[in-house]
Amino acid sequence: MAETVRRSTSRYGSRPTMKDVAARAGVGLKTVSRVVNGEAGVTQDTERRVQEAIEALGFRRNDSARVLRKGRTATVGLVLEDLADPFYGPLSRAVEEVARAHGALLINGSSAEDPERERELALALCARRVDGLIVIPAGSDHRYLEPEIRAGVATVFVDRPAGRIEADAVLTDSFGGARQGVAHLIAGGHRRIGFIGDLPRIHTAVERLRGYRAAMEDAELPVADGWVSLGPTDPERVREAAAAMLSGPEPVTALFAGNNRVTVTVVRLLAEWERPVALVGFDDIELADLLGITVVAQDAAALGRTAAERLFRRLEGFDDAPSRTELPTVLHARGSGEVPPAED
Amino acid sequence: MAETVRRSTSRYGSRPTMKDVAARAGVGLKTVSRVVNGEAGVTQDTERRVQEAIEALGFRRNDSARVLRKGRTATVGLVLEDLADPFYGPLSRAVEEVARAHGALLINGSSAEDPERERELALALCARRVDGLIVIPAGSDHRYLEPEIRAGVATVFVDRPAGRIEADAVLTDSFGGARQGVAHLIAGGHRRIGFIGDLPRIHTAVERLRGYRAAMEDAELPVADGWVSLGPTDPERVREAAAAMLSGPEPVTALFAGNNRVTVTVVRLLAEWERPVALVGFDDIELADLLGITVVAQDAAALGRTAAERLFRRLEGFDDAPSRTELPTVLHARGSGEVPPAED
DNA sequence: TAGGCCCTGGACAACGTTGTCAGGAGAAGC
DNA sequence: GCTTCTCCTGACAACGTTGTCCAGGGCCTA
Repeated sequence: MAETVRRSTSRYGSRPTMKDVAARAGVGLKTVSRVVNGEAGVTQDTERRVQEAIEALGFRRNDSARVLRKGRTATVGLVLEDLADPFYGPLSRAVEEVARAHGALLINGSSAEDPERERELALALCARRVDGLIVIPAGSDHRYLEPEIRAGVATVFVDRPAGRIEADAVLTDSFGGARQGVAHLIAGGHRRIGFIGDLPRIHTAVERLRGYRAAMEDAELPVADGWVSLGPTDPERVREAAAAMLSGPEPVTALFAGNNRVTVTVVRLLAEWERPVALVGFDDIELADLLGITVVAQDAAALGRTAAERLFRRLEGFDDAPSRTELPTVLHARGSGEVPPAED
Repeated sequence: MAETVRRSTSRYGSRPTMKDVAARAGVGLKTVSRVVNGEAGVTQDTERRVQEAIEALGFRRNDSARVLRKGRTATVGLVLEDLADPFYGPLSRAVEEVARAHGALLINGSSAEDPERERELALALCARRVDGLIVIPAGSDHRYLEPEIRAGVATVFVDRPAGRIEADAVLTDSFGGARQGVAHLIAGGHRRIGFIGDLPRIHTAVERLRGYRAAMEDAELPVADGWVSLGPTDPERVREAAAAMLSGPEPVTALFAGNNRVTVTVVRLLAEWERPVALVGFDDIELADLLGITVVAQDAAALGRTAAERLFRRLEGFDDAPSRTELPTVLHARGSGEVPPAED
């Protein structure tokens, strides 16, 4: 009475293999493999029998075994900061589309701006043998990736360059963009301009600050100590920083916001502020046109697309020296950046 | 002279294995495995020697082989519509966090609202032997997943229920939310209200329309044919639909927008419209508070979190009948929904 | 001192697939 | 009719890891 449950007939948690399909179709294992992979050299009749067995058993090829054998996973990894940030969604999507065009899947993970977590994630992806890796760095030392790169994992850094290793990087021209945005405010008559940016360990924050200083210097304007603030971009800190700049002994008449999160917080603050204050933000924001927010826009999707294309060129064997690409920014004047300086 | 290049010393594209590490450390293969996995039964001295060999060779465990042997991948898949849509970023991130807490990685893919692509993606993830699958359906027939589910792939549907199969679903109360939003407009004195929603094959679109009709019926208000529009949510179509409702023979005095994309387009249109029109949208939008847009908000992160938690409970062996969870919505009155009806 | 136990380490098979190679059947050419 | 060639098919090993099982040595106990 007791029925022996063979692996291939167990109802749950086990799957038919090519061997099972072969047995059912009455053919050899390799023939099934050929059918599954569309290889030539199988008669129509045999192929039909195999297909029927596949259907009947609900067979699906085990890609882990395939990867083990072939060495390539057709998968790329993307380590970014936070997928919930509207800047990264389009970037990730653009990478995915390029990957898809090359028949690859994308695994992405959020580092939450934590260097240790970035490292864990990147190495976990390497352990899964992704063919390539796109990283938006949280940390500033990427030597931990050296063995992986040597072992053949193509790696491209996006938005911020790699730290302490040579590698491809696709960046936005943060320096030029910030300089342009601040120059726009200066052209509007402002002479006291504040800068609120991200943590100083973040490359783009430093570059944008450099752009700000360059624009001020170009116009021979002094920069008071209190006009510059680099730090975490949580609303509380940004609010405080902005409020301080707006109410100090030398209150600024305009603000330059270093990224989209800062811009949003400043917009909220300025909505309650009695005195009109000009604002230019780095990064575009949805509905910014309706709110009349002037921004220096970068193209997140182009960033992702460019990086992914470079990655796949590497995977196709292109073996040049690591390069750095900088994408331009575009200034959208929508009102907030054209507010004239308030009279003292 | 000719030097034989052994696999393990080839400079590029090949990687050391446990065997190489074992040889270098002068121990057995299994001992390396023990060290790598932190298993007990290795003396401190041996462990140190192995660790040194691992460092020196830059060894990293090949997870494909591991998966092949163990059967579990510690990976879950998420099929969503479009990662660039601000609704899905937070959802995906929430799933990722739950996965991370369970030691799993997340692979996500965008279906671009194409049923065929949803199917391809979901099956590709199954071929990679994800432990579980979270799907935001684009199509309405998910029988193709039956063999996978039978084979043990835990599957949870989010935002929209599965079609033609029994499976867990975590949804937003679209019906209730829309009813509440439309009732809010009615309470404000509106009697002619338009509804603009997504494609009729999308479950949430239909549910929200049902909610709209229920609210109108509750108030014993008629619904004219021209007041309802279901279709693609590209700006052109939505603009046309809204303009038609606003200028027909019985022009509406208020609009209910079926999702965030529709809301944004309608807000843009109303900004240029001479007559004041009330608007309530389904889904919250960044900066909607500043623009004074009244919305029925759903919590995308909660949706993702709830679905992921259910998925992992299943993976831990919880084996109940498929369940359906509906999360509540919240009405945020911010101005646009409180515009009184224009006099005729 | 003998016997038994525990601790450490290694040999071996298995996971499911694909590449290599060889064999067999049938067709074509002499 | 026999050889040669082509086409189809299947046996087998290998990919890198982990689970099972066994051996050897050291230590404790009687």
